[in-house]
Amino acid sequence: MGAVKGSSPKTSKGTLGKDQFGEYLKHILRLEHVSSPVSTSALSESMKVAPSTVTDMLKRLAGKKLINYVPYHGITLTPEGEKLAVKAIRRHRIVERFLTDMLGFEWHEAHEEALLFENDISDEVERRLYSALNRPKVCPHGYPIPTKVEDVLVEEVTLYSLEPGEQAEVMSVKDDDPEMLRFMASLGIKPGVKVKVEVKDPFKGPMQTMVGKQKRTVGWHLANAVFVKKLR
Amino acid sequence: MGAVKGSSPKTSKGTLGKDQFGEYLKHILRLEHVSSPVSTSALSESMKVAPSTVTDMLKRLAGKKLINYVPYHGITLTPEGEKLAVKAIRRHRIVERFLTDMLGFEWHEAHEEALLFENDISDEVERRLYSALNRPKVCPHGYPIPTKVEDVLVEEVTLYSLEPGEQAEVMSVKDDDPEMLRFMASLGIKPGVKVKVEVKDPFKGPMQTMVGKQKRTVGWHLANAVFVKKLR
DNA sequence: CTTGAAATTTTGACTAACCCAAATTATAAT
DNA sequence: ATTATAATTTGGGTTAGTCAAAATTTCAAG
Repeated sequence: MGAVKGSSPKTSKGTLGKDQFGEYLKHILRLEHVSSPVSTSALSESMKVAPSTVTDMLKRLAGKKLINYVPYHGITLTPEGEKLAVKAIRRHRIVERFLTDMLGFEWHEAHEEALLFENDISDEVERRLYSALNRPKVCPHGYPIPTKVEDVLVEEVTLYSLEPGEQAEVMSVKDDDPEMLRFMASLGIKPGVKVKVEVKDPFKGPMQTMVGKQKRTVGWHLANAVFVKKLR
Repeated sequence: MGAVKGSSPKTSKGTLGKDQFGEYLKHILRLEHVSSPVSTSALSESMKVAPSTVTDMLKRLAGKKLINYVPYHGITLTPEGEKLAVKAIRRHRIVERFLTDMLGFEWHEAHEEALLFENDISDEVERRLYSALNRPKVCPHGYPIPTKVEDVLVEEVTLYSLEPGEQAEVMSVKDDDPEMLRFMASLGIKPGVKVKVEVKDPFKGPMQTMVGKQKRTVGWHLANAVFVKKLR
């Protein structure tokens, strides 16, 4: 019953597969933005897998020419790898947007729901999804939907960096903690909202702020998960 | 980095997993409709895998109590298995509908695109998809979107069974051959369309028919892939 | 009631993606 | 030069899927 099964296509040239490659690439791209080359331990922590697992994966990624891997000296993305990473991030954000805009999910659910099937849709579905959504510029958490590396990066001015009296617009928020997102939503913090710092306690203490027209107290952790653009 | 990885949730009680279980269950349900219990060879042919592969799978399916498996004597679905099979079919048809209605895919593409990610979406996404689609009754090929076994079955009166002079409405068409679907579309054959047989050649010869207002010649194979409801 | 073909299962492997702990080895900083 | 830390290797493990070939069972025909 031979048939057409045998050799699987897999992650062939410019395609995202069912594997974890996309996930790894996403993390590498983000980490590289912080410090390049990326260390095994950084990836291990970020991916929440053992260092030995990472080393394994690096060898496979290197085999596919997606990363430059110098044992003991960290890795960088190859142009190919970078392209795929951007593609994976783009897809994730489009799917998130689909989940919130077309299916009515809350933003704290979108991230994890997207992870479930984003790696299995075809490029064509992604394209059509994007069109059907009206070619949005950002994901529900305010991050850009990129076409190239430069688009991925975001101004990382945190709410916490503001001083009393300063005003700003929320641009994006950390998207990986559903509980925090839920809480942020309850405070009215989301992309597009205007904030103004009134009081800032020392020693990483909480801030008294205006979120829109509401008085809100915001702790250090949360204030560091909110990215803003200063106004005036 | 122990974390929460270890034991995977997998196909736990009433849930469809990433595995092939859903696919097998779908096929078993269909085959059981034809003749029950279902034989290994029938499944092997239908799934396009070797008989030994099927036997393996049957043991796993039986382990999960989804089928009643008597070695050498075929299988039947357990109530559980039947429920899951219906669920898998329902999901497939909802996703197909999503692809055609919301993303504009052609019906011949929908089937295969759906297969790519239908097993990875959560129940919640399925539910919301269904609502967003306005709770449709059938898939793009005219098959019902079921909630229970009885809904899955379809009247199997083929276009070929009609005699000259008889009129009918197309209810559904075989959904598993993209090329045939494409050709059907080119002839204007799709669910809802009215057909009338004018001439029927003997020896499995072609039929002269009216499809809507168009004169069409339809061969035996195609005429047997079109299911109709007689009119008047 | 035997026999043999057909159907089915078992056996023994294989691939591919993951993943980990423990032992070993390399690097870099003192 | 020493040593702590980081990284890799070694040696396992799992799950999911697949197959060909050998062995077994069934069933129907004689």
